[in-house]
Amino acid sequence: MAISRYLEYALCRRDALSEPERAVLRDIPVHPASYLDGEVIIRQGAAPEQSCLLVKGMATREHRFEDRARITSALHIPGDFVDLHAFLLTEIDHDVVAQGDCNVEFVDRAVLEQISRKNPHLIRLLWLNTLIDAKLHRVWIATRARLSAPEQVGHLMCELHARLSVVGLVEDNTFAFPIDQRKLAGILGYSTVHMNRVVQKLRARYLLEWTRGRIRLPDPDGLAALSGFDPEYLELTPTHR
Amino acid sequence: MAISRYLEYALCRRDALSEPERAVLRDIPVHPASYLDGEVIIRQGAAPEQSCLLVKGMATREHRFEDRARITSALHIPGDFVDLHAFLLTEIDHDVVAQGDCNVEFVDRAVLEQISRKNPHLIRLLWLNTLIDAKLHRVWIATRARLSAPEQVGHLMCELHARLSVVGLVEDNTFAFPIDQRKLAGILGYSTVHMNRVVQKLRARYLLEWTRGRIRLPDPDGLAALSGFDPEYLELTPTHR
DNA sequence: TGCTGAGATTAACATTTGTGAATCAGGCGG
DNA sequence: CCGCCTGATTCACAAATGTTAATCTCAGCA
Repeated sequence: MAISRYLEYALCRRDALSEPERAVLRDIPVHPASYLDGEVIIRQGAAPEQSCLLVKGMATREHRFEDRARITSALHIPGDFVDLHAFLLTEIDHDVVAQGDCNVEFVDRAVLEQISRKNPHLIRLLWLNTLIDAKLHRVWIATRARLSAPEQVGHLMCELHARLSVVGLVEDNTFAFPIDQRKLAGILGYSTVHMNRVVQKLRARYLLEWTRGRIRLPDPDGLAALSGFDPEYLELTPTHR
Repeated sequence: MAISRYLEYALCRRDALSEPERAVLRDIPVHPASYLDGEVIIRQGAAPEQSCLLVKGMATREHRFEDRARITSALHIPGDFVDLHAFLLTEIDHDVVAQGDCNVEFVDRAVLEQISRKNPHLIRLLWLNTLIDAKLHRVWIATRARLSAPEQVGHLMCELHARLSVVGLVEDNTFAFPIDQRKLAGILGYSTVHMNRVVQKLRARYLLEWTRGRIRLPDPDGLAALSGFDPEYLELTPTHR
């Protein structure tokens, strides 16, 4: 049981908070934990008593349909609250799986509950987080339906570049990406072979460099143009709500 | 300005509400309006002062990316709150377009705001609605990524069958579907020609009948099996939150 | 130094899906 | 009843993507 340095940071990214409000967040106790690559952090069907804040590494939300492959519906990075929606839905409808080694911090639901009761503005903050999740979902739906494979890969890389920049995990347009070609193929719904074809095409156009778990975007604007990426939907600029 | 019969119904579908709470909902004043097929109900980029409850017809959420086709990320039926997420996000990131002739009822944000302040349980109700939206989004992402075209069509039809049943718009496994093959192709990201191939394949397997705006599922279970549909994700059973 | 295993790459072929254009079917107004 | 229009259907061909299996590369290790 410790006080999180990340919680305040994670929650106030998208909203302008008062200093007392920030103080409340800073004082929330958390339970740290860590997971190895591929471990299940939260299991589908569970009704967790805690909410999970991702601090290091990446994590996917993976749906299990019987007799079908696992399907990824979201990709989380440090600073993301992974399962806030379960706050009301109670039961979680997908696994949360560690991609690369992960550190997380669990926050007791009861604590969030109590705080949001005392501080009505903060419940909006939680709501807002889930709304932005949903916004990302909608863009994913749109890209899945309409973009070609190279465009989808480009779009995802642009999205990650933007999101990771905000939490300081991008340097020289380069970021760590603990997901290999096979897994990325799975996330976007392509075969491994096709994913490799796509990666090579992007490389040939000098839009993507990808070696041993690190990705560099030599020409972010070019890649954004190719894939129709517009960072607006990420809501990365904090405003008053 | 009138009192809605639908609002209470729309909101208390997924949560058990007390009679006083229901009374509050029943007394909310609404502004009715109607739209013709294809008309834009809410425009992308707008910051509406009202939230829109769909009462009759269907409506799509369509994203506009410059120089690309419109992309659909959600399909709404009577009883759905179409733009609750804009309650906090302020600016709406997609058009809401009438599919078939629609009746809607607008509710002033200020009223919702005021009610949720007085009645903390009801703000959860609004939040819950947006969370279920997000849940549907995730399933759409998963189906887009992993299902074949016939499976996707089947899955969508099963989903509509289930959602429309709850609001009493299905009879003899038949429901009105104000969207033609071309539009459905657009929604799922296929070409018109391919959509037609798929429809015929499903017809040949006696899993789908579709004539002049009406859809019948002769074998709902068979279609669900084909498409891996499991209604659980729709949260159609009201429980206490 | 050579072995080994995971991930990346290539090849050949099958299947799915897209494209453009023509044709068909049926409802509806004149 | 006719003409017309919209949506559905068909056709031929091209492009995207899947499948299976073999091969390659290279960092880590004995």
